[in-house]
Amino acid sequence: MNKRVTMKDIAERLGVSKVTVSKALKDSPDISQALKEKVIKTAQEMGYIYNAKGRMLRENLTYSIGVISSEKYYGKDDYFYIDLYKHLSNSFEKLGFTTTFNIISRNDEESLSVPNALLEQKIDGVVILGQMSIDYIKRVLDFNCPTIFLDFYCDRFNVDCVITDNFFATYEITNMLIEQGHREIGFVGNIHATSSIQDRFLGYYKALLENRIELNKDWIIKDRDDNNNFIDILLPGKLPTAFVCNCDKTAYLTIEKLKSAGYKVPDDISVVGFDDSLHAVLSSPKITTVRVNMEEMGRRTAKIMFEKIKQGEKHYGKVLIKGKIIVRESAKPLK
Amino acid sequence: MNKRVTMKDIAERLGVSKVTVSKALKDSPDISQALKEKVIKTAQEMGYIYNAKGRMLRENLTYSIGVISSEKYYGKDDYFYIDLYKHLSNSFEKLGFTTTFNIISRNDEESLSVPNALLEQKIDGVVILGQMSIDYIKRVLDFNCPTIFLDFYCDRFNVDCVITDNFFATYEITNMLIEQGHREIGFVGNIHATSSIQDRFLGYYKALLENRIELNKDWIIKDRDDNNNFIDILLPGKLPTAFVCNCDKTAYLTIEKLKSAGYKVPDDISVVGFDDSLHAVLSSPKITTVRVNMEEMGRRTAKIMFEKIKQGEKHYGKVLIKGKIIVRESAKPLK
DNA sequence: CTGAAAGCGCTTACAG
DNA sequence: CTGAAAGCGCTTACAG
Repeated sequence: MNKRVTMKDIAERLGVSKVTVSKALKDSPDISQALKEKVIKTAQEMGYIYNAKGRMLRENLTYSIGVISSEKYYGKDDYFYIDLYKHLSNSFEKLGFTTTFNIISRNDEESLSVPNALLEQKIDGVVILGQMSIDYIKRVLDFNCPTIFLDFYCDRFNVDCVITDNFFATYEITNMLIEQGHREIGFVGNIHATSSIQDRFLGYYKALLENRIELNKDWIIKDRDDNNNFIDILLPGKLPTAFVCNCDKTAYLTIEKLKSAGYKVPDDISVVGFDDSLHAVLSSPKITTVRVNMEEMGRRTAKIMFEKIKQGEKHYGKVLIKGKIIVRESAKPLK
Repeated sequence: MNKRVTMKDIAERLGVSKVTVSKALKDSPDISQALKEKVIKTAQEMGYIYNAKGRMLRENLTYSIGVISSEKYYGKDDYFYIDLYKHLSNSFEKLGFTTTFNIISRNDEESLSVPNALLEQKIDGVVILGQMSIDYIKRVLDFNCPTIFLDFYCDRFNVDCVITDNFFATYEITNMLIEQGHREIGFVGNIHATSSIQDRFLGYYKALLENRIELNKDWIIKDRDDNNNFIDILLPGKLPTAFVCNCDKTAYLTIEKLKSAGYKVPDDISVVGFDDSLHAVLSSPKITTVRVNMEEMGRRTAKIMFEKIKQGEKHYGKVLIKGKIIVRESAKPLK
């Protein structure tokens, strides 16, 4: 590969200084229109390609962002974080940034082994996509590189995060059921398993409170043990008229359970889920659920990172992104 | 964020030159052991983090590789390329490289819009992961950046590629069936749809030829139209005793078709697939198939790229990676 | 074994 | 509107 053309080469060819070339190429008001056009034309003719390495050193910015994510989120039927990555990366591209993507193996997460990009200051910021071990997060934060948690939060660290508004979404979807005439509404999910299940439960509970509906403990049903392993769902003796499930997989399993007990969904009982995952559409009937607004999550994360890098470490705290209710067949008004 | 410590700071603290610091930190034989240890200790104390930006400019290398892949490979039940990316990225990390990952939207592929990393010489090489449009590939190659095609090839361009040995794998799996006593063996797949189906067909055909088994045209069955849209599989009047399918999804659909026609797999007829995808294990019976060696594909791609960058543009041509037969229940010896 | 000099390709602040 | 100077953090080639 022969040597690349630089601004200096263009400058020499045109008999101007490289400062002028630099300004012309970035469309600075300093330069006359005529000269700008000449510079751009010559650059094209000479096959010039801008070399960011000069700027990187000068500004001590690479305009690259590291996205770090645990291998455990990329199993056989997990596509959620790939979708989110896609949106995130697109948003950064629009702001002129490149994203490096590291899927951290179990081994590396265990041994606190961190990507080269972080070790060598090749990135201006880090997005941790999905919860990782506390120790690993600590290790990343030690590099003092602007960091955002995406799709999770962690009260132990005072780090900005962008997450779905779990609370508000179940509040809304429960309200929808109430407006449809339901007053006997259960919740399926172990509220001690994860913080996001807890938030989803609390949104459901708030909707009940606002409508002065008593919480019935028999209708709060576990879908998993405290270690997040799914367990058999036990239906209560007397059923409510609707179930709010903490996720689509649980909604799917609940529907299967109800069907095998001889109930019809949604004719006998309505069921709603959360996530709009594959389970929601594979289920029969298809599941009314909450779709996470990934595009907005990506956009906001990129925007906040951009501001942190450009304007110094402002603090944004928890940024909540609203989900959207997707109406399908698994829930219907109480007749 | 306060200013970062540089080699100069360490040098001043120790009263040596920054050349010495640089050499000590990269463990050069030029420096005495005692001094090395002192430098490393001081660097740690001062919170020094190596800054690759200096080296990037100096060497005109970023030690970053761009991975470019079309959005169409990241649909709801596609995880294949994520797995491959993971291995690829790991292999590059081991060589000291960072990988940027761009999933190109349909729009961007159409409008030939290319990632920032390529526009600004932020990467030393490009891996195109999975076939993209000819025009898009052309646009990428125009940047004159060392490029490797991963998991596809394209005779129009004289570009190195790393691919699964489709031909050899179906040759082997067909031979396995023949050794099990099968002599009436069909092939399911449209041999005009893609080049890899063609290669898989030819491997199957070679196994027949070697064993002097006549090719029966009635047993070459289409699974899709020429535009890659799946179509209903039409079973022939007289069935062979085994089917070699061009992929697991097709094997899955073939098995479903056979079952609904009243046949038992593998008792009445054996079926084998290719890819070891989700379909292979979701199917009942589970499918005997060929597993692509992703780890090796990633490793070889990284190694070849490394050599191209370090030793100049050697030519490697088509690098074939052997797959591995995974034996499951969908095929059995002819009694 | 140690270090002074030069330079990678840009941009910014300043002078004209 | 144009340009000379300085410098970002490293590394290499060379001198001692």
